[in-house]
Amino acid sequence: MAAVSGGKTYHHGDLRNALICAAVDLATEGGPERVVLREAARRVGVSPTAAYRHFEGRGELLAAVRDHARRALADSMERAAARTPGADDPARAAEARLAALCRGYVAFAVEQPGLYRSAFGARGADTEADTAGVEVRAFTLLTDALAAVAATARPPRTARPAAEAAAWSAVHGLSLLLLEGPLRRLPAQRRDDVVESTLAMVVSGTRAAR
Amino acid sequence: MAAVSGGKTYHHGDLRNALICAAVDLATEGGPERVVLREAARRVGVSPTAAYRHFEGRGELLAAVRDHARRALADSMERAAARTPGADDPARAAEARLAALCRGYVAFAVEQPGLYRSAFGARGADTEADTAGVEVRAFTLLTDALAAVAATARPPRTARPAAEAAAWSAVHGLSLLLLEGPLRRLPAQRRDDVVESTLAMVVSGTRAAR
DNA sequence: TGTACATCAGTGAACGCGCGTTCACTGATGTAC
DNA sequence: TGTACATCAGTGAACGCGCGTTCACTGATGTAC
Repeated sequence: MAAVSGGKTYHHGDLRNALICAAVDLATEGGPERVVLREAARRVGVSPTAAYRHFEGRGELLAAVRDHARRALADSMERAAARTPGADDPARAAEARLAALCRGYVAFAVEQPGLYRSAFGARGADTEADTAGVEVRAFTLLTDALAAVAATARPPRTARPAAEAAAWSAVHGLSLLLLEGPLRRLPAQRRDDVVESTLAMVVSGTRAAR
Repeated sequence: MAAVSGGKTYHHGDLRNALICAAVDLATEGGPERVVLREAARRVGVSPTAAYRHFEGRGELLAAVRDHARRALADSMERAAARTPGADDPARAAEARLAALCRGYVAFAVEQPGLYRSAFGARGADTEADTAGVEVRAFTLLTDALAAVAATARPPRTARPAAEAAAWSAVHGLSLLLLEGPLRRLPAQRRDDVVESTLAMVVSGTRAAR
């Protein structure tokens, strides 16, 4: 992981960040269950006890990893959208952006499975700030894109209520089925079919009137 | 768990099944990670070693739980479909059945979260028979229902390729977001909106031509 | 029907493992005078 | 500029825990004669 590790001003310098980076590496390698406080300390070259100067315990370290993963997921979506060429027709452009965001979502899951799983499945480690926290960015991106598709439709409509949750469900489920579910062993060609088919469902499900 | 525990013909009688039942209980309580060989043996009242007469190890026990969970999932879907009243119009009937199957899927996930998670996330415990195994029933149900919707559409069409994977993705993702994702704390009313919205996306995404 | 024996399904103690966390501590850094 | 002291960030050993798995064993069941 390309860490933003500050200068070594104090004993270690920036142990908190160093531990988070190590933990993110662990999550990248094997998902949230591989995030182990002792191992993170080991990798940084520090005793396990030292971590307790910076975190209340394993849960807090895991939460930091989760936030990082959620940010990375949203970044992947935005990158995918930025790569997509615009269109003159605003309706087409809106649909293209929605599809691109979804592709970025699935791509992140497939390329960074461990990190992706760490973004959500952290059972029990949630704080109260969870619902309003970092996570929302991926969701906000989808919501806005869906609203844009609805607004540019002819005739323009408001988006179906909870349509963003439906879209999110589709990409989330697709990601997990590809990652660790029964679609895991799909050959690349079929995999692309499945991805495109799901995106088509999301877009046309949005386009269609209720 | 309502176990099919045979007569006590031998020492224990049917230790293998008893252990599976205990393991299924554990999974029901806390998901696959709570399936612990020692604890299953403890609940049956038997030494941990005894389990090795019937299973190669923890992995095999977990696989048995997974198969059970997959069967229960498909049962839930079929029950939901059976409860749904038929319709005269075959197109409507096909759509109603598809929606009912999806509802049964999500209902199982919400009512039996631990078991539901055990049906899929069993990383590493997969055998070669995985792709062709028990799991397929839930998938087959969806596939057939989707084909029926496509066939009864006017004009009749063939289903979009990989449409069944898209539909599966939607209900799977929805289930997980409701279960352990950011939609976990949704109030019941909003939750129903989300479910219905997702089902509408699945159905209309199927109905719409490519 | 009775007895010797093979087999099979259990037991109980122990193994090594790695975990999260706590304890009393020490050595480096910064600060007041 | 020098010294005493508070603070802060680290150490190292140890805790209890529960896990999966293996070992040599024992007692119950079924079978051959």
